[in-house]
Amino acid sequence: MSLNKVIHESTRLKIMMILSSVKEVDFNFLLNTLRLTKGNLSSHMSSLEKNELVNIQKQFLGKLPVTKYSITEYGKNQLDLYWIEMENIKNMKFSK
Amino acid sequence: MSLNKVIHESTRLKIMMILSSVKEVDFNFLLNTLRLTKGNLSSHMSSLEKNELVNIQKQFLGKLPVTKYSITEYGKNQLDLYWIEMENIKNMKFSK
DNA sequence: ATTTATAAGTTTGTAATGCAAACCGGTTTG
DNA sequence: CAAACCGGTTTGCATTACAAACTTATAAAT
Repeated sequence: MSLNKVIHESTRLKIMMILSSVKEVDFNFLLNTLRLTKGNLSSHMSSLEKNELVNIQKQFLGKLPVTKYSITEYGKNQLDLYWIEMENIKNMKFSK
Repeated sequence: MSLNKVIHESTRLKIMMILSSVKEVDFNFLLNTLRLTKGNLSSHMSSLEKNELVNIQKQFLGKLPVTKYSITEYGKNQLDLYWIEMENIKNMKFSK
């Protein structure tokens, strides 16, 4: 077992941590909270979706399009595993 | 402050953890312990050296060349900071 | 009414990088 | 002395993280 590479990228890790603690967030919340460019955020979210770690829900709020993101069950599990594996590395013991 | 990108790469993180707990190790120890190809290990070590996180000492043991690696003081500090920052992310709290 | 600006993302282009295969200088073995 | 082995380094390639440019639609200004 080793670190999930999609989650390991630091921006995506932060995104996953945010998503793991709320029901859903929209694009602009992530944009402002993490101080990213729109292009960068967009591609990270696509990557997370492609790997089935998040769901993307597109809606209209009045006439304006809003994109909301939520973590999947699989995403939650992978995030938990990620932290377990991180802890393993932190506590890495070995003998020469 | 954010995650040191050189340290964050997972193979290099493991290398740094090993180096942080012993005086020095040689190339083959890392190769066998981490199950890498020689090319991959070589370039990771060059990257760590370029960033002044490790020292590389080349010696001859009898007639055979041996390369030993050790962590720098700066490397130790950066590794400590890395784990502090990781903990921050793990405990990430925010309000919407 | 028709530019002009703003909103909400996506696509495109590029530089950096993680990896394995090929290579290299020297040593030991058959 | 040729072939295999050691201990690595260099090269080549596919992936990717990022920002700039683009897109599509609404709202404001003139």
